[in-house]
Amino acid sequence: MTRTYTIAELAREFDVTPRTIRHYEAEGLIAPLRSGTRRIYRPRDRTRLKLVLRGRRLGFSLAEIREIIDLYDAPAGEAAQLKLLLDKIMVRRRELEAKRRDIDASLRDLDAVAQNCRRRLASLTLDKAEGGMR
Amino acid sequence: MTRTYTIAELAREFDVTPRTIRHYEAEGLIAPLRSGTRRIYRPRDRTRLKLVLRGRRLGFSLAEIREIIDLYDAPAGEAAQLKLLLDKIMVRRRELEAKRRDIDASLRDLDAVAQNCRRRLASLTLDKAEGGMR
DNA sequence: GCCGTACTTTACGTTTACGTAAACGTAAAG
DNA sequence: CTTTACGTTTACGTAAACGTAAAGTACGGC
Repeated sequence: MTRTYTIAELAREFDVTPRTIRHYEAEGLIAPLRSGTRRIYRPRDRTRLKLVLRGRRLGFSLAEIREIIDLYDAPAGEAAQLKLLLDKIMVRRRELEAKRRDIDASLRDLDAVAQNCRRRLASLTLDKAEGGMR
Repeated sequence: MTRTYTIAELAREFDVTPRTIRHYEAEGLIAPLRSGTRRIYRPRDRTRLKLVLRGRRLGFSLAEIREIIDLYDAPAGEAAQLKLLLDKIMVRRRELEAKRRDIDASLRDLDAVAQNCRRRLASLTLDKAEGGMR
């Protein structure tokens, strides 16, 4: 008797519309159970949704996201299959590392601008103090 | 006499089409000089293009990217303006840090799957060795 | 037995980020 | 002087990721 969720519950929790969740299902990203026509989401489905949203925040397309999270529960398979799977995982790893480098570069740039900003600010407030001393 | 670039040169260098670069100009992200009707890109324009493409890789919309890179060469301004600018910078910083957390979480997940994968692989090749010893 | 609420499918609309084609200008090369 | 190569504007087309509206189903409460 594991917990289940309605579509509205998940929508509220992750701040998306039910339409969005249905869309992900139509794209093959989630596959909830049905009770009649109603969708029943298990913890597993909720986890997948969370992964989809995380991928979206990182700028991946839904097609890419599907390929990525399908790596998570790929079939066991034999040695050759496992090696292929490992290869795919490593490709994705490198992608993520590249994104992290982009982020770190952006952070450095922003910090430089911020520093410049604080310098100007300091010299401004200094001028003011000097002005008051006359 | 600083170097300049044609649209095709930049397109080749960054592996995008001229159309894409013109689109960014139409969206107010780049503003090259003109020689008659021809666009002339300065190092500054090239840098902006690079920033745009980096933002795109990180999943920002062109509208967001414009707001971000506009922080880079915001007007000097007085103290109040500078503080506002610093605020905006910090907001973007936090966004980037959130993305980095998402990336790190994704990397951890992928590594876990990879480990699982290597475990299975090891036990498989082990079985094979045992089989050969009978 | 009807009401309200939540869910369903179907289908067309919208935004973003370009692609693509048409029609034209310009300048160096043969 | 006409190709050829590159550039321009204008405008419609398109794929992705949903939004939105319509019309119907299902179920607990009064």
